Amino acid sequence: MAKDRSLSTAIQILTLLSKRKGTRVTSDFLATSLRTNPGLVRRVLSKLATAKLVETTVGKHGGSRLLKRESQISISDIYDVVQEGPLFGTFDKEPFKPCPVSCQIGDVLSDVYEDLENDLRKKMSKVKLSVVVDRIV
Amino acid sequence: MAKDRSLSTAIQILTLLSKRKGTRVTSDFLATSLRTNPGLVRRVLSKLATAKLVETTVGKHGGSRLLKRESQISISDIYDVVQEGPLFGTFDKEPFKPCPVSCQIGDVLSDVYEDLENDLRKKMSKVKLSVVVDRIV
DNA sequence: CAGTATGTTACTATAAAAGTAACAGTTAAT
DNA sequence: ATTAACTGTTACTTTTATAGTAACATACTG
Repeated sequence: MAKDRSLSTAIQILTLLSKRKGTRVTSDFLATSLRTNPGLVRRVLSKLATAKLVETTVGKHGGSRLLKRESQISISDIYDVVQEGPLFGTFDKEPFKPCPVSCQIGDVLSDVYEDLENDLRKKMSKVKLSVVVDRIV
Repeated sequence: MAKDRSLSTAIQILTLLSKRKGTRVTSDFLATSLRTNPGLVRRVLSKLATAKLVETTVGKHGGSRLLKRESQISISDIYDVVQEGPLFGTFDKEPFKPCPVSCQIGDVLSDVYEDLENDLRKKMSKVKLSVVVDRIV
């Protein structure tokens, strides 16, 4: 399936903020570590800020910092920030009317996927950012 | 994240085969229900055949049929067929050497994701194709 | 007011998935 | 044998999502 990296990007940003606690970290600094550009980083940061995971100040000596302790941030919190829509796609086309399977499977799959995703979130909520941070020296 | 539909496609194919048990189902028929084309369907079918979930015969009156009972096929079996690579992407770029986080996070995330994915598979293995089939009249 | 940083938007590039077409090979039936 | 009906596979195009980039108005510091 897709090779989406937004979750990894968000986790790395938060990890970096954790490792530089006490300072304001610029999007430039983060982008260098991520080997990407500041604009992309800022887009992720602004979502993380909306979710109250980080705080960003603008202007000279501006930058971002963590708002919560690492043990209080779970992967599921981060996932919520970056994930839009369901993990597994269903169909966007018109069903083929003469076929009952075509007509009904969309709803059935949505239910099945929702269950799976709820379970995944539950598991994610048990994995804290501290697990990641602590494994990096 | 990604709006990959291959899992849904495979499930719908198997559901259709289930509903037409006793007959050989053509890729044309399946493609019509899926509102796609036979070539795409055959590509999925050939993977399903490799996994021994279906059997396909070639030539006139050819087509595919289910090889197992619906209660013996789990979503995880189907997922294995269509999924290549990990669910959550990590980084493919060279780490930024001066940064410990950049250097180490790849391995850490792989571990975390592997755990999550194992859990997801475990849950998937409990959901059988019969659940889907039985909900369609 | 000069300098440095963000927020946001608009745009381009890249990569993955889906869609399409074509055709050799296989089988069934006449 | 010949024709018709299928599959398997490959090569190609289109579409869409994500990532990458650039630019600039705005905000804050000293």
